[in-house]
Amino acid sequence: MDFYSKNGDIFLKTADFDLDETLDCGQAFRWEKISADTYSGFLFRKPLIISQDKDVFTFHDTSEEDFLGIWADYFDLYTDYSELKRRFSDDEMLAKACAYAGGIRLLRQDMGETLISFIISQNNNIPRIKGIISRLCEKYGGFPSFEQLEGVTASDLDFLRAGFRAKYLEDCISKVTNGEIDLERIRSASLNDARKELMTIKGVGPKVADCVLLFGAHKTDAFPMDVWIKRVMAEFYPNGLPACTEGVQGIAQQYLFHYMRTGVGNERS
DNA sequence: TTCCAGGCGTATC
DNA sequence: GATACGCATGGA
Repeated sequence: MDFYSKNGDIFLKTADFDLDETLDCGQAFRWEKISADTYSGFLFRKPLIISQDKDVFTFHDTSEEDFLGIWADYFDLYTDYSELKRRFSDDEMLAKACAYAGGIRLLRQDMGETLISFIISQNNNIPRIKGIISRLCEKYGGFPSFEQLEGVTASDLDFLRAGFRAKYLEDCISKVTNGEIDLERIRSASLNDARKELMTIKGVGPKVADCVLLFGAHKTDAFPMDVWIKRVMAEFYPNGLPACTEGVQGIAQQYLFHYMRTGVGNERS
């Protein structure tokens, strides 16, 4: 990895990475753009301020240990996205999506946070999802652990204004804190077993389960089918995904989702 | 005002 | 198994 440490900051030079495309493409909801080239955010409780100048990234106030041990993993820097995009270029639609926003990377997020966040995300829009999560974090002084949430009921969550999702959060909290749901067991389970177990939580269906497994457990073969991806599939892949996505359908999904939502799909409607 | 948002539970066939 | 409908809230 091409980086060095200077005055407490880490400077990294890398291709296939863009902060706007990666941090504001709907996979994470807590990165805040604080200036034209800088974002402030968290991996669960761990804060980071990161800036971009073309292909050079500054990890502010970050030790080499944290960079290599935490952030390189979070931003999936050990994966070769040039190689992935070469594979995807076999398919015309994916080639366009990668050309449109080739700086998307699949973040390796905290599993508990993605579970709660994507329960909140259902039948909801991204600005409001961010608002609800922001109120949750404000209340608990950071994203709450399930330990902190133990015993919390739907009515305790009125301050979130999460609507009908509050009762789903209550069921999720209760099943995780009483051990019925074990996130680490799910992480190491097969995709199918993991989906089945997650879907025993009220408010977790196939789409939310796949988001948790893709964003929170880095199961790259999970393929969340949301309204945008359903449109892509109906219009461009009536016979299913192309073979070049085998095993990394979830990463392809990120490029397609972003392209449909902010690129072609959006212009047309 | 009406429609819609990174869906899901429930009822019904 | 498939399809229809309601659901809290708030931005467009």
